[in-house]
Amino acid sequence: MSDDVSVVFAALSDPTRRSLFEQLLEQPQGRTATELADNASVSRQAIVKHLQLLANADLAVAVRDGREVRYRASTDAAQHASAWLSVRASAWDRRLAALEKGVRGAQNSRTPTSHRR
Amino acid sequence: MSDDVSVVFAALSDPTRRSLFEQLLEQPQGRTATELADNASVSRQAIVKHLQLLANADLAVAVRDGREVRYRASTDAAQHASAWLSVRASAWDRRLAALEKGVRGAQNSRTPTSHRR
DNA sequence: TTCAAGTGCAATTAAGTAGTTGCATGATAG
DNA sequence: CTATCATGCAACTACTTAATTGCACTTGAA
Repeated sequence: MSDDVSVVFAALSDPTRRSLFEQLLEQPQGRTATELADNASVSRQAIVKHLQLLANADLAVAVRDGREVRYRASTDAAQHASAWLSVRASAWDRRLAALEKGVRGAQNSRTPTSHRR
Repeated sequence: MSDDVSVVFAALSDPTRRSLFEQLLEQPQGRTATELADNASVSRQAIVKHLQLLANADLAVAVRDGREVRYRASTDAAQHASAWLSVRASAWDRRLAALEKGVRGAQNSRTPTSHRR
């Protein structure tokens, strides 16, 4: 793992974590782990770990306020991951479109005349 | 896991799998597990499992051709996941913009006048 | 037909992860 | 000051996953 995109995708691959992220998105002032745990079916400690993972992926930010810690959503990482995906998807689509138009000469290394089978 | 988005994000959270996906994106005719394993540092079996995961997430499609199986990229799932992210990121941004414009009256339950600290 | 290439299956191992529980620490309202 | 509430830390369990290895099956070419 270790790189940017990995931790973001890993964070979002868990339904509990996605649910937490979505709750944070609806709450600009942020929420505490304890608050979130009240609406969840798992323990506060489980929630805390999830929130820390989200924070580690830059999908959330923890802000201490007195004796509580409020987690707020942060969307830069999400935008980044979204772009990672759409850039590649479009590149693929362009590549396919080019093939359809018959630009097969400059295609690749597998020589079309010597199919080995 | 089990739902759509989960498997896609989970598939993309692994660097090896992302690398395979990107290799498929560059190769419209697809690639076999054996070919891909030649450029990789792990065994063919490991590659096969990764490809099956990608296929399961609809990020790739396996097509049998004689005695080989070619995996081709498929971008619908990627587009879908990308949209999932950007929709939420924009919603968050709109929400913040609304707050900045001073629509705080209809904000939430925490009464601004009775901050408890 | 024979054999090598490509694939598929199964068992195993090592490491990572979600979740729990119990207790310690720190901050604030009375 | 003290009781209380929210958070933090640590140990432990159950489950999942990446990867390996060995072997069986299938297909095409000579």
